[in-house]
Amino acid sequence: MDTGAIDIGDLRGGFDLQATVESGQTYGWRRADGRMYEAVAAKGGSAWYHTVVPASLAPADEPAVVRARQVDGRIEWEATTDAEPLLVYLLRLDDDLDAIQRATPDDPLLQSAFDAYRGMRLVRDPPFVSLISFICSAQMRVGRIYGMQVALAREFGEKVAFDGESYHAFPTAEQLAAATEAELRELSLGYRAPYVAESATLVAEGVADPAAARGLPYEDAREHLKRFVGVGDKVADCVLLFSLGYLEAVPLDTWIRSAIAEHYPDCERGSYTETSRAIRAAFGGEYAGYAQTYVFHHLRNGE
DNA sequence: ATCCAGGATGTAT
DNA sequence: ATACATCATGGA
Repeated sequence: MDTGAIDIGDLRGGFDLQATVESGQTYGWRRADGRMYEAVAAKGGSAWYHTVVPASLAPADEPAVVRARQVDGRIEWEATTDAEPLLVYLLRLDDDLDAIQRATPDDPLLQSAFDAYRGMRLVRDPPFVSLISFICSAQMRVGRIYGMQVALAREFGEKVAFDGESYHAFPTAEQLAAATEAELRELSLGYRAPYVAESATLVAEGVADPAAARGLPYEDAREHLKRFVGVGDKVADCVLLFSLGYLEAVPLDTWIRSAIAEHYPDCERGSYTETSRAIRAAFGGEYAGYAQTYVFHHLRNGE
């Protein structure tokens, strides 16, 4: 077992592990006490979390189990491999949150959201995992989206042994494409079941690849992702923001739309494309997606 | 019971 | 291009 610690004292803008992995942007982390989205982590916010990094992102091309907790100004980790570069990448420890907050408009809603969850970072989820989890997110609460991803891993993902315990990787496109729509409906995916099955098949057969959107201009990348079944503008924006590093993407979900109605009524332009352009400008442009995620988390926690 | 949740799709206009 | 019905499921 590899172990280590990352000093977060010199991270610009700090770090908040719980806010980062329990804010509804990633569904790939599990809390050791099994109480994700149910209660605040144990005193000191030092709960252990773990994830299984897909083989495509891990050394030796095999799934890597990574456990991490935040305690006393550092991130302690235990893993099947050297987890430090993985944690830096997945949790965007390389972002300068102070600079990002300074680049965000000095506006009461935005700044109070940043101040309320200081240290929360965006994530870089694996593209296929992000694609499927946000296809599942349609008209669904975060707690149930999370439950669906746990069920998909349990039923279709590779088992990985670590430290005497058994973990499940998220299924690969091939593994998920092999599942039937009926099997997916049994996991309570509802009408999303065929979307997941068809999108997984597109990836497994090499017809389309969510990672291929990388490098395209933002709005072109969004159109590229909409080729998948069950992916419209909003889900595409989530994948761009939470997986592919488009920090300007602002997913227009119900929470953000209500924030627009209440705080930025002149940004409502009648179409997703135009409203998106307006709210991205109002949120500061380059890092608008960071502002979006802080506002989402802030509003969802009852302001 | 009715409404709603990190919406998307097919169809009619 | 835009408007509308429809699509499952479970919690409030």
